[in-house]
Amino acid sequence: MPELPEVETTLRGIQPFIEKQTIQQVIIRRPNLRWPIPKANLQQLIGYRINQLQRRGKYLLLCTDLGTIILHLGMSGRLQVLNKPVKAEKHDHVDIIFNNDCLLRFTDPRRFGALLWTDESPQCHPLLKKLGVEPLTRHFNYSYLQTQLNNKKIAIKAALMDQHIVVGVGNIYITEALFMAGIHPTIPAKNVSPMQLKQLVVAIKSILRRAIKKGGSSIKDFLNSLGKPGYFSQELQVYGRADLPCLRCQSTLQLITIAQRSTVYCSHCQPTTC
DNA sequence: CAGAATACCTGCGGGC
DNA sequence: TGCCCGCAGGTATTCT
Repeated sequence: MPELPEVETTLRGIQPFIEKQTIQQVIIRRPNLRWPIPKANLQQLIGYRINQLQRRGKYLLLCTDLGTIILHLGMSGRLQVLNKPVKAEKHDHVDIIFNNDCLLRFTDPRRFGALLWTDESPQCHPLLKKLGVEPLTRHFNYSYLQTQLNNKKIAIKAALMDQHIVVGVGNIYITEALFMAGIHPTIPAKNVSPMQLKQLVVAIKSILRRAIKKGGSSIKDFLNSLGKPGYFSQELQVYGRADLPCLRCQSTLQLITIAQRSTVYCSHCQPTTC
């Protein structure tokens, strides 16, 4: 489900209710997500407070004096804050209950998500250590991308979805960004021209910022922490529009598969040549 | 080493 | 109505 805008929306939604709040109880109903939930570490957190919430790529970090909870929403994960007495449904795997009677609930039908623990600096955790740059910082720029891609033969779309190069960009937003930049998604990364690469950087930043402003995209079932959908899906130009006319040139949008992910593009607006 | 395929799960919509 | 198929916002691991 979530790419950077959805994770950022989630963070902003839960932050006011749980930051600085003290943990009263942790309920783990289903510990087998992508990796087992470290139950013992979480139980030790009772009486400790969440000092700070952070995002790194698609990961959310809940920082305490004992260590850090590392959360990933996978494909179908969702976090919401509820008021305390509330019954749990089938896929409500974890509740963290706070002294202010707020309850942070982690729901994830497909269980591709993860809830992990580290008592060291989270940036040193194996999953975070090798992550690429944040797309909304100055570190994500043309020269960085050029260096990363200059001998990559894989499709530009696959390269930009590689979290070791740039974080937070998933199938929806890379599809949109490539359309905006006029780049055919199958072009080998090393063959994308400097001008196109510059346009792609601009497109990615612009689309992610706009999506965050709209609260992310609700394609099927994404709801933010308040249970409301994101409205950026209404502004998607190509994702989910296979076989429909291109909104720019009216050509029929094409559907292909790249790296096992469905990919929509306009063969007129996104030519294979520069 | 790079890149491609596979694996992990549940739910939903469409076709029959 | 119900069954089967394909597809879904991700990514670590295993393969070639």
